[in-house]
Amino acid sequence: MMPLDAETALADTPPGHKDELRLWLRLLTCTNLIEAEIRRRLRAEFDTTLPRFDLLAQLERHPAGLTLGEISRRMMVSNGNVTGLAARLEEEGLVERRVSTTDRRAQSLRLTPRGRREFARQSAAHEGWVAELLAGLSDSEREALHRLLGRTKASVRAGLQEGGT
Amino acid sequence: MMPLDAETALADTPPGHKDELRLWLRLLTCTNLIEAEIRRRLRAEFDTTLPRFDLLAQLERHPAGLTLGEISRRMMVSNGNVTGLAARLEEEGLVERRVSTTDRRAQSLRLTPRGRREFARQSAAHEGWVAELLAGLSDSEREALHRLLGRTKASVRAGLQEGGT
DNA sequence: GGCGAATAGTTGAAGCCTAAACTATCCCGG
DNA sequence: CCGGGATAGTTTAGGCTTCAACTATTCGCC
Repeated sequence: MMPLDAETALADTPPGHKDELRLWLRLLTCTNLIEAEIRRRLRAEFDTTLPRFDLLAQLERHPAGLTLGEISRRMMVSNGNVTGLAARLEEEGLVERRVSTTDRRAQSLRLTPRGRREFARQSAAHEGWVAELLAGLSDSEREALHRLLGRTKASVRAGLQEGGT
Repeated sequence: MMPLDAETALADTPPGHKDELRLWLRLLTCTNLIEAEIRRRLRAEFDTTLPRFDLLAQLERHPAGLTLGEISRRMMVSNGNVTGLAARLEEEGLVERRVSTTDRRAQSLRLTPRGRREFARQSAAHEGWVAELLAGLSDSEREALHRLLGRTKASVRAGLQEGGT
């Protein structure tokens, strides 16, 4: 049974900023569709989760190690979130902690050799999945989409500035 | 002892799938940026959450009521998830349950008058927020993006068919 | 030196989410 | 009519996530 999605259900909403809403719902649907599939496969094939994978990816890009705070900023999640994630990954033997010698509050995380091997496997598969899911787009479509999403990101950031600060 | 650096690791990955990955990451970033802001505002201005809002939106579109199962399909979340969400919304007095007269397993959910009023307020604000965040795009950009995301959705669904069924 | 502000990280409470096991009910074919 | 398979919903265990309150440490400054 094919599930409905938010966008399909929008068929009959009242007038207004309708186009923007429709665009947002479609954006959300696309992302959720892909993300759900990636989570499913990470779970099925590697018995892991997207947040764990993302954390490992950060460490892979910074072999010298990252502090928990740096990780939380890069992943755009809260500090407390990283605490728990790191604890689970450490218990699995994929990352190791090291208290900073110059700042006893800080500790940096690094991949263990096993973590590095494990992430390499996951990462290769992940890249293939994404390519497979986006295979229906032509090169020029992908390029155009990439550009428009860049414009969207800029628009959103501008919108955030306005209200906040 | 010399660890791989990020560049080396990138160079090792199979060719051609880089663009797809980049596109996916940008799509994810855009969605997360918007979604986080909407969650923040729903919380700050209405003391509610996105899942609650989404569930109310489903009921608003179907005044005759929806069963929990229909809601879970439309929201693309699990059954158990809706059970909890519905319980919280019922406790807040925004929705009411009614056991089906023809099928004693099923119960349908409807907005209460208060739920309808409350959702109307939230919905109007929500639509404005989305329009505001996407205001930096021109009409033609929005249209092009909408079209490309439609193509993307089709590509992803095709990719899902392949593996599963 | 020492005090107050800032920073790094942890913890706890609460909500969201899933998969899997479970209960209750319905439906259908023999 | 009745037994098995499908369906509606709940429950449970576990993970993710945030916010707010907390501890420990460092830094700036007098």
